[in-house]
Amino acid sequence: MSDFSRRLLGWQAECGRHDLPWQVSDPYRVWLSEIMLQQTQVTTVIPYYERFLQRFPTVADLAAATQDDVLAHWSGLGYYSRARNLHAAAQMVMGHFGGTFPRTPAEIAELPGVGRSTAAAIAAFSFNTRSAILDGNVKRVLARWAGIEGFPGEKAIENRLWALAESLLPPNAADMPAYTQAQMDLGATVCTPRKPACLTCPLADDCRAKAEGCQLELPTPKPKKAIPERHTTMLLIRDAQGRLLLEKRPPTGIWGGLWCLPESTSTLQATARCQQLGLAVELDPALPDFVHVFTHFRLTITPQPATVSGATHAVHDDALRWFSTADALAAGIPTPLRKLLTAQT
DNA sequence: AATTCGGGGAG
DNA sequence: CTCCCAGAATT
Repeated sequence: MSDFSRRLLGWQAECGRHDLPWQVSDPYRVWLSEIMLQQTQVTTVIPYYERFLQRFPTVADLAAATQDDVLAHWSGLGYYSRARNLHAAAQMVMGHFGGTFPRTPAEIAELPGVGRSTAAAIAAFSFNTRSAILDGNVKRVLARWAGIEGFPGEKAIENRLWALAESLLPPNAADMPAYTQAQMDLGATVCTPRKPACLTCPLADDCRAKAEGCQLELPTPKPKKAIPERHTTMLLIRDAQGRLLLEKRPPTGIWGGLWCLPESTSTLQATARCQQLGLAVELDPALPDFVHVFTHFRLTITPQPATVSGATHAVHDDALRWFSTADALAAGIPTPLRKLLTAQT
């Protein structure tokens, strides 16, 4: 039997992070942090976490809010399905779970947006439950320590990692919060992807990767492939008062539920697109293209300003609305639009 | 099993 | 530039 967990706990007490704002036992706060931290680094999350919690102090407050309000406080953080699921899950806690946050990993995982690892983390931090997490940090630490080759996205590899993670849990449930934090902290500060600090690692003595000098080869990286290029024209349509026309995107897909500029396939189609919206416009010179990079494609955006010269019918419904610049910046909008509006001032 | 979801930190 | 982050849901 290895003293894996004991070494990790000792290291955590000495060198781990102890001042993160979500290091509390309130399951609502733990849950919120775990969702925000999915695929997102700590330094990015902190200001969003503080603002979100100030606006929605309890799960009841979140459940009672509108989706627009929730998305406005998520604006800029990305992966907006997290916010939509978080909102729906809050209403599920208030309804299905009667206002009491579920305690078991299985019940917690019933919440939309919460998978196996996130449910385990919430249970470990909030209720001292002996359930293993398997996030990017743990995958890297375990793949190196045990010398497990193969891309962790592959099911056989992931199953091995889960089994290993379960087998290494500390015997004492009271240690679960510190132990879970320890794995995350070790992966984030010592067993890093590019520059692992093996000299200070509490697991270095029996780390297979270190013994074989293959730390940088593990975990096996995801096979990469070229990402496609896309293009869109975004219409900056302003009325006589200088307000901007925004369109709410469909509930799923990219930027789902966010307020966005109306788009056309090209500047040549801009006038026709405005007509579809019920507007006669005068086009102004297009602004310079800029590129926005996603994980799975690159989007070149042509900003096309236009001024309303007449309307064929009332342009205003649940999904189409005029915003002052200040109101737009306070709404749930994607980052490229925020950059456009900030640059123009 | 592969794809779809953002945006940014850090080397 | 590249890699990847306290992943989950969908196809």
